[in-house]
Order: sequence, then C-alpha cells, then structure tokens
Amino acid sequence: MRQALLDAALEIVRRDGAAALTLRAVARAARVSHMAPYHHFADKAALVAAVAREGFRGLGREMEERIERCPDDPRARFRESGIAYVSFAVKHPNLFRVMFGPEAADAEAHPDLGAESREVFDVMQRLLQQSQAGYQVREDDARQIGLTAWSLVHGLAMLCIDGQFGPEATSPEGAERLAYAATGALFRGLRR
Amino acid sequence: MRQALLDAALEIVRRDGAAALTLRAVARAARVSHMAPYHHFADKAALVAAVAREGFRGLGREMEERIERCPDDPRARFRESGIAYVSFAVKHPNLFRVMFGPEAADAEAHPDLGAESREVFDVMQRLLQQSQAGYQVREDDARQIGLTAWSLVHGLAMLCIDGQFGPEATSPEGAERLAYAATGALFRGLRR
DNA sequence: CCCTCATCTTTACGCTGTCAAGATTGGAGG
DNA sequence: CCTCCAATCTTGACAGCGTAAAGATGAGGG
Repeated sequence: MRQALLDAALEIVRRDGAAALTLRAVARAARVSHMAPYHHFADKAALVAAVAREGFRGLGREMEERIERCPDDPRARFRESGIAYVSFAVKHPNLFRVMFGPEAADAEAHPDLGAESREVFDVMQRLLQQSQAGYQVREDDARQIGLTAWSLVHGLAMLCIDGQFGPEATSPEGAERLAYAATGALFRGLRR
Repeated sequence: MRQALLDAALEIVRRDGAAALTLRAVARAARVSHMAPYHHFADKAALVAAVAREGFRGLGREMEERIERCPDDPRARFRESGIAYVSFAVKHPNLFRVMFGPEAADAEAHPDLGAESREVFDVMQRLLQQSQAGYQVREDDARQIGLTAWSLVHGLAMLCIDGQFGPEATSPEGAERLAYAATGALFRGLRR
C-alpha cells in the first residue's frame, strides 16, 4: 500500500509536475480515501521526502551505470558521473525539481533523505579521490574540489531544466554536450 | 498602491519565506481586501514574477557595485561578479528561491522577467569578453564559457542556501570563501 | 447632473492539508 | 469460539488558498 502510494506519487510528478503532487491526488490515483496516506506518511512533507528519496536512488543508479562504461580511466569516470547528473535532471526534470524543491529542502526534518543525497555526493567524491590517486587531478583540498564539481553540474542541471539556456539545452543530447564542455573546462583547471 | 503591494510581498518573502508568499497575506499586509491585488496583477504568478524581477534587479545592482571595486583587472571583475552572485543568494536566500522557483520558472508567461535575468547573465558575459580581450581567458566559444561560469556560481548558490554544504556555507563569509575557491579552479582551466 | 470607468469590497466555489471521530478487519489471548 | 485490540481505512469538518462574479464607491468629463 505504501509502495502503491509512492508509485502513484512518482507517476503524478512525472506526468503533471511537482505542483500537481498533492496528497489528495495521490489518494485518488491509488483509489483510497483522502486520509489513507496519513497511515503511511506523517504528513505531505514526508511523502515528498519519500519521492525525493526515490529520485536520489535513481540518480545514484544512473551515475553508477554510466561510470561502469569506462572502468579504466578514473578521470573519465569522474567526468561521466557529472554528465550523468545533468543527464538525469534533463530526463526527469519534474522529479529533479522535487528532489531540490522547498518541501524536501530542510534536511533536518528528514534525515534519511539527507543521507541519500550525501551518498550521491560521496560517489563523486570517491571518484575524485581515485583521480587524485591516479595523479590526474591536483591534490588541493579534496572536499573543496568536490564541492566545486558538484556545484558546476548542479547549476548546469538547474539552468538547463529551467530553460535558461534555451530550448536546445532541454534535450538530453544538448544537455550532455553542455556538460561535456563544462566539465572539460573545469578539468583543465584541476589538472596538476 | 501597486508598489505598496510589491513592498509587502518582498517583506513577506524576506521574513517568512517563499511558501508564505500568498495573495491574501500580501493583501492583509497592505490592509486591503483579498481581491484588491487583482487590479494590479493578473494573478498570483504575475505577483511572484514581479517579486522575482525585483530580485534580479537587486542582484544586478550588487554585481555592478562589487565589480566597481576593481576597475583595472578584467579577470578579477569577472570573478567578482560570480562571487557577488553567490553572496547575494546567501544574503537573500528566500528571494533567491523565488527568483528561480516554480512559479516564476516558465519565462514564456512573463517575458519581461526573462529579459531581466538575461541582463544579469549579460553582465557576466560582457566581463568575460573583456577578459578575453585582455588576453587572460581562452578564446573558445564565449557563450560556452559564460554558461559554464554561470552554472558554477548558480549551483554553488543553490547548494549553499539549501544547506547541502553544511551550516558554515550559509554565512556570507563562508559562501564567499567557497565561491573564491571555486572560481579559482575554473579560472585555472580557462586561462590561455 | 449624470454617465463612465477604474478601483476596491463582498460573497461564493472548489481545491488543499489536516484534525477528529467512526467503521472495518484480522490476528492474539482467554 | 468468543473477545478484545490495534492497525487500517472512511467520513465529515475546518481554515486557508486562488479566483470568478457581482455589487459598491468615488472622481472626471460630457
């Protein structure tokens, strides 16, 4: 039942956007009364957090899947993880907006959600350290470089799905091309 | 009257956050009936767009103000514009969220808002081209580099105010330190 | 003087999240 | 087998939201 509600919520977000994610709409889609969700989620924020959690798991999966394609080059793996980040956002813009939207924002209220997002960041951080171990990235403060890389792909993802770069950036191909170029510029700066 | 409503809206956003920005709350704060705002704004989205527009103007102002401090070094001016971007977000997090929030997102519905945000981007773009003219930045596709720089500072701003970098990144000093380091890494890559 | 138009108010509707109270149900203990 | 209980679901209600419709008010020009 909880899973059915979550599936309905994900479908609503995918089809109609974050604004349509409503407790009552989820209940309708699951063919239960408008109060039934309260027996599985404390309130609306908890439902939204659960949806966001699914999003972070999917993002992590797509990143892992993509970096498996180049097992030998640590630097390429690091770069591909960033491109996967942008690609995921453009392929699932509504879900991505929920993941970083105002209702799931305060990580205090939903600590497990914060853990899930930190795990995604840790994937990038681990790849970065392997790149450093492979003498391909400067040995400056690793955390600082990780935050910079995360900021770059996160901002690129956000501005792409907000249409700030024009319509060509909303296609997966266009977004990946931008991500490829952007990460390339950063890499030239990170190279030792 | 329109200005009074706008001021009330800005105050509500600043004090209570984007979620509290409500047509009725604005009307209450301005001591008019809950329908009065409709004579000055087509609907709630129009009010939100007007608030966002004020935000972009303030952002542009802070950027211009900050780059005036270093009139001689084009590259430093470019960098300072990015730091001002992050600084503005951390100093006005609620307003920043409205500027890129879902209600002001579709630039189609409010073309003047899109113009205002494009103007901010153009400031950075112009500084970039001056840096190129001063032989301090590679001559790759200027638009591409501009988008990369915008993405970096935008992502940094977003993740700072979302608390994803921890509490130390929510202070103006901490955020500026991060922005300084991040733009530095990118600059090493952009240098010819 | 009266008409007109812009501005503001009142009332009403459907939607939302959530509280409170009842109904159903399935399994554990006597 | 009966009873009780806890979990689950439903019904009904309330306040707050955005907004549509219609009435009030008041100033300016014929």
